[in-house]
Amino acid sequence: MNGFRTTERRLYQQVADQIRGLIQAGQFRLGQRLPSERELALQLGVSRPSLREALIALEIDGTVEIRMGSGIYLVANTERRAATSASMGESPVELMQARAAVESAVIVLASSRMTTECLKTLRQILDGMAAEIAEGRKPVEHDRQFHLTIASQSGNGVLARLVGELFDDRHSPLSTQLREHFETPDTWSMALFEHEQIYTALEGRDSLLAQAMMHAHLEESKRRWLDSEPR
Amino acid sequence: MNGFRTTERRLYQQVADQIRGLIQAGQFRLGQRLPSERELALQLGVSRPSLREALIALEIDGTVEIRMGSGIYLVANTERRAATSASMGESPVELMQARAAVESAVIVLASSRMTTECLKTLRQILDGMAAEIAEGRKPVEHDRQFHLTIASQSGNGVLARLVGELFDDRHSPLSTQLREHFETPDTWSMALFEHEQIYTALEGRDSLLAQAMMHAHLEESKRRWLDSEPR
DNA sequence: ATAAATTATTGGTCTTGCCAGTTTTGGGGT
DNA sequence: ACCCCAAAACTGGCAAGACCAATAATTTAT
Repeated sequence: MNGFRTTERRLYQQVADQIRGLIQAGQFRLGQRLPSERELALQLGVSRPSLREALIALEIDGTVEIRMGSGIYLVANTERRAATSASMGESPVELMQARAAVESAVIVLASSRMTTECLKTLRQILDGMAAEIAEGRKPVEHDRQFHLTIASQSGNGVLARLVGELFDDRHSPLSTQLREHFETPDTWSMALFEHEQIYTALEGRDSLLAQAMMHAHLEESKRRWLDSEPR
Repeated sequence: MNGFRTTERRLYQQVADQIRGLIQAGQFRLGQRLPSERELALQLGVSRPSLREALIALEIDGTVEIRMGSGIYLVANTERRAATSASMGESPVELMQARAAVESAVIVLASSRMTTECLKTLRQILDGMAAEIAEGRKPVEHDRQFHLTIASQSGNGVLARLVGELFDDRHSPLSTQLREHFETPDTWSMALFEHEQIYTALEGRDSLLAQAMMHAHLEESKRRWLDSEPR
């Protein structure tokens, strides 16, 4: 007997594949919690250490997120979007504060590297946003593109990723619930106006003004969010 | 025996980093066999299951090859680090830029909410850091705790999470490789000095000075990183 | 009804034990 | 001496149980 598989592959790999299979089969919903380690081990017929090794493999390749004391969660969307889901204890207020910090820094970098092409792209996004508002729809995607386009122009991949993740964190259960209240055509118009101010600052290559406008925009968003809260 | 560990990273990650360090330090030759699982576990002061989890992480990222009944072998390395670096698109420089942006904002918040207890904790961390440097060891964990403690004091969970994620930088295993170059007792001493400056600013509730010191610290770290790069 | 204390649940780690391959070793045989 | 082969001494693979720490759920007190 040579060294080839007598025992098939290692157990943790088989278990990891098995779990990937269950996920693929739609047994678990995205972002949802999986059974506990003990239960999963029992269900798959392996010991807890082996199940644990499989989970580490899944955690490394980004399939799963493990939160101590809480449980095992499917990471939202296998695409590039949303690597980490916002856990509770992170209020929308904190989120906007974080966005203000990151995006204020980002826009300074972006302002100095701004090109006419990029400005043209931003112009189109704002026009599309205005059109959607006029039709009474919610221009979430255009809003997202506006912020992401600026972030990309910063030339810093890490910061760009952060901006995207923080924006997408708005889709957490709590944020979604709150957004229903504040997302009126009126508030979107105000948001659009603030976007226009940012655009103007970028057009004039005024990095300080752009930074101030961006900060004010996210600050206002936070305020609108809070004021609409019924409590 | 062992029963303490608080808010640190998962053990298997620390152990994996430790082993990567030993490898990079030239303790083991390429293709050669490492000590057995039992011996390594004993040597690193962890249990065999934990050491095992670390080995799985190292096996997945291709650092090591495990042959059943035979031993643990270093894989023929080659320069695949550059490939992963290029594919990520997130250079260490960008990383430090992002950290500077986030942590500069964080420390302003933390400065205004700073308590004597938190200052005491920071003092202990810095003392522990100094002790480790004196012993010729690398105070990575204390470094991490210093930044994370400040981040927690900001009262913003989102920002605290970002600081932790950017420090750990799980998404780019290449950073750990590069870090080995710049982590000398000398550079650590400089880092400690800069930490002390930040601490002094926080002690005096000078948020602007603290912000400046934090930014300078991360800027210096980036510079040390770059200067040590052999390419 | 809200806040604080208690309990239950969950991941994190250690210990011990045994099994299954691999390598080394130490006797016979020639 | 040499070679061959079986047994013993490694090595990694896996399981079961126990305990701790962090979180979530529940109850109790205010």
